[in-house]
Amino acid sequence: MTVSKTASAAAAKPSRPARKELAEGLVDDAALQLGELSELLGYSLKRAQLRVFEDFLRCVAPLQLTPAQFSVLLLLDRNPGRNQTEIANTLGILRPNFVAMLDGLESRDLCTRIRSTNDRRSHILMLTDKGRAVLARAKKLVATKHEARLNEVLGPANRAALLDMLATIAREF
Amino acid sequence: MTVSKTASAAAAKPSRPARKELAEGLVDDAALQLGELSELLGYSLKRAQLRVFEDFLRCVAPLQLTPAQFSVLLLLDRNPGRNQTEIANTLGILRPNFVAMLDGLESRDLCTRIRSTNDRRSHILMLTDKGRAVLARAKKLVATKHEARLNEVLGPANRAALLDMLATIAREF
DNA sequence: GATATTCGATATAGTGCATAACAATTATCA
DNA sequence: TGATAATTGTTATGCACTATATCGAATATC
Repeated sequence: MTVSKTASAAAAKPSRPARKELAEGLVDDAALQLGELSELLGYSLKRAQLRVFEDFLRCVAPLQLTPAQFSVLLLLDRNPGRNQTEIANTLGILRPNFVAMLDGLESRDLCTRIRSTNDRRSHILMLTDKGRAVLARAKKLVATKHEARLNEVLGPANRAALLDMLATIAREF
Repeated sequence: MTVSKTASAAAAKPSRPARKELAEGLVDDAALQLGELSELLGYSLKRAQLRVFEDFLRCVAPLQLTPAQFSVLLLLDRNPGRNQTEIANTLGILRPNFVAMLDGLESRDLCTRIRSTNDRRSHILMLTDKGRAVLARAKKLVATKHEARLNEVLGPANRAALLDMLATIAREF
């Protein structure tokens, strides 16, 4: 696997080529054989995931939200009154790593930590008005640009089937 | 998104529970609502990818190979005589980051760097005999354990369809 | 032959992920 | 009730992966 974002075979750059190939006969270059790699589910899974995240970032760039931040806002909206541990756990984020993330969102006034009166150890998380507004705009961008593009490429039926299989893997694997 | 490996809601640990819920009536806990999150392709994509990589590591653990290392060995086997830049590029690895990776593989005697006679700047990469042997064993483990498990969960037809859609995304998205 | 390009490599920074440990608070149990 | 254990948010820290700039050596281009 591996697969980073950048690093496409030829990183297009207008300059003098330092190659010869075209001069000699046998251009054994062209493109390498992926071989069994194209049958490795994990490989395609990672490449696809990187592309999708990349597109997500582009589509929602005006709001400066990462996929992770968007998922937090979504979850806070659907589950008000929860504390950090609960939100972090359902997203698969470790509590220590969730702290800095919340600091970022809170410093942008997208959400708030409120000391719980029941349990003064925990912080109840709430979206602010601005947080709700940003989330609404983000949802619209995601739906009309990001997911819409996936529908174009895959077709609605395939997209649904793909989502279902991915959920199956995440659930039963 | 987000989604790390660990951090399942309850990280099983035999100890005294510091909860009350079961005592009081309304257990409003249970499980949070994912909401639109379950319709976000990128979210399921990432969760599935993490699970698949996790399983890959388990299945191939006796050989101590990461998905990235496995992909390099596969590519070297199919494309002998290539240099570092070519291999790194087709895998989406940046050349600087590929150096340490090759150091690891070479120190384990799985592959070799050979100064090219045509172009003394570049290193031709070759699998060693041990590298070929390890790759063969890894392929077997991946096929009989890793991919076999995916076939069980998804079914062969779905697995093929999934692979096709992921490739489509990686290609046309 | 002078200049630009490529190759492998180093240094470095940013991000994500993971674990240990701590103070404050709460739950449990004797 | 008091002692002990557990939980919450937090900090510190380390590891892995990713990304960019830069370098010397070698090669290509003009």
